[in-house]
Amino acid sequence: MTTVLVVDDQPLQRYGFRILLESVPETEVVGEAAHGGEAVRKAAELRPDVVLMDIRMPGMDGIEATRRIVAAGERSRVLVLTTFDLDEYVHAALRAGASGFLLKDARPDELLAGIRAVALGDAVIAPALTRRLLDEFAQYVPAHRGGHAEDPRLSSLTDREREILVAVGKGWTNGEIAAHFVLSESTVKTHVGRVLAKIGARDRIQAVIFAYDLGLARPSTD
Amino acid sequence: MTTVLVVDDQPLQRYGFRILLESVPETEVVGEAAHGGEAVRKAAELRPDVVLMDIRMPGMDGIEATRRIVAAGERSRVLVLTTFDLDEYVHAALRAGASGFLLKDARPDELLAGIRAVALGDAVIAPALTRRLLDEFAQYVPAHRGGHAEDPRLSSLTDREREILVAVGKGWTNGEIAAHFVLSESTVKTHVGRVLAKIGARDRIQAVIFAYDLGLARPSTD
DNA sequence: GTGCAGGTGGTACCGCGGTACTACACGGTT
DNA sequence: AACCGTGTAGTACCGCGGTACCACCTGCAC
Repeated sequence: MTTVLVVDDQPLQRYGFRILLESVPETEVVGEAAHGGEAVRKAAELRPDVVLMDIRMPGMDGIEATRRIVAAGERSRVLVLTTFDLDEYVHAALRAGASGFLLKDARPDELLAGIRAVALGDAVIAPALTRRLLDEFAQYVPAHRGGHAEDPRLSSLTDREREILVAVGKGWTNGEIAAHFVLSESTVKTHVGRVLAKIGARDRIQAVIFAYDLGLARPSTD
Repeated sequence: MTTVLVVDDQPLQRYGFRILLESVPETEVVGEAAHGGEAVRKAAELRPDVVLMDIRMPGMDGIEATRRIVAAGERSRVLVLTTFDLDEYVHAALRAGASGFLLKDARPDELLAGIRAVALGDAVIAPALTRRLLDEFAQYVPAHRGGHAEDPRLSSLTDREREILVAVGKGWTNGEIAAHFVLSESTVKTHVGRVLAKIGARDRIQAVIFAYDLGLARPSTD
C-alpha cells in the first residue's frame, strides 16, 4: 500500500486525483494540501510515501515546498505534476530534489505507474520532457564518461601524475598533496610540474579547469 | 502503425519481441538483425520508426550501431534495451543518440509504452535508471538554471566582484583580468581579495572550484 | 649487464598571488 | 553635512607556486 499526499490549490483537481488513486487498491490518499506551506506541514505529519505536488500555487509554490520536504529529510518522495512543461520548472523541481516530473495530461495508468515507481525509490520523467532533458544531459556530461574517447593529454599521464592532477583539481596546495600522499613537497612539485607540461597548462589553475572539463574533478567531491 | 526493427544476437529473444509486438495492432516488426552491422544496413534499408537495439552483440555492438544510425541521419529512433543497467552503457547509449534506454526485465506494457513514446519523438528511460541519471544531472547542470536557490555567498558579491569571480573562474591571471577590464593590477587584487573573503575561499583556486560548483564558470567557456 | 621509465627527493631562484594597510572619487541615504 | 557602499589605486611584504636543474632508486626490457 502506497500512501499519497495530494497537493494542489484547486479542490476539483485534488478530488480528481483522490478518485483516481482510490480506484486502485495499491494507493491510498492520506491527506490533501492546498498550498506549499500546508504541504510541508502535512508531509512531516503524515509521512506519506509519495507527495503528488502541483507547482503553481498561491503562497509557497511546489518547488519551494519540494525543496523543504527533501531538505527536512522526510522519507516522502515528491512527484511533481504540472500542466506546464516549461524547462525552468523541470530543472528547478529536479534540483529541488523531486523524484519525478509528470504532466497533468498524462494518462491515468501513467500517473499510477509513476507513483509506483517513485514509491519504490525510482524516478520518472514524462516522456515528452525526457527528450529535452537528455539533450541537455548530453551537453553537460563530459565526453569521456561513455568511455571510448579520452583526451590524449590525459592518457600521456602516468598513474601517479593522474592522482596528482585529481588532487590539484580538488584545490589542494602542494603541501596538502604531499601530506596526503606522504611525499615531500619537492616531489609533489616535480609531479605537478610534469603534469602541467603534459597537459599544456601554464599553472595549476588551468589544471583545475582542465580537470573539471574532463570530469576528473567533480563539484563538491571533497 | 509503428514499424520496428528488432536487433538482438539471440534468435529466441528476437522471437519473443516479435510475438509481443505483433500481439498489438499498433506495432509491426518489419525486420530483424543479429548484430550491429546488420542493424545499420537494415535501418537504412527498411527505415523503421523504431529500432529496438540490444547492446551486447558479437561484432559491432549496439552502441556503435546506434551512433551510426543516428549519424546517418536515419529517421529511425533507437530504443536501447539491455539486461545490464551499467552506468557506462546508459551514458554511452544516450551520447550515441539513443532515444531511450530500457531494461529487458521491463513489463510488456512498459516496453510497448516506450516504443510508442519513442515513435512520437519523445524519450524514455527505465525508472530504475532515471534516478541515477537525475542525480548526475543535478550535479552537472549549473545551479543558476532553476533560479531560486542562490548561494548566499554569491549574493553578497557586488556586480563588479561577480565579474571578477567569473574571470578568475576562467583561469585568468590578475594581469589578464586587469587588461581585460582596463584596470590596474592593484585594483584587481583588491577585488579578488574581497571576493575570496566573501565566498570564503583561501585562494583563487578555491574560487575557481567555487565558480564551477555554482555553474558560474562552464567547461570550455573561454 | 645496460638502458630507460617512473617515482622520489633536493637546491636555488623568481615572480605571481594574497594580505594589510591607506587613500580618494562618486552616488545615494540619513 | 556626514556617512556609507562601491570602485578605483597605491605601497610594502611574504610565501607559495613554478622552473631549472641534478640525483638516486626501483623494476622492467633488451
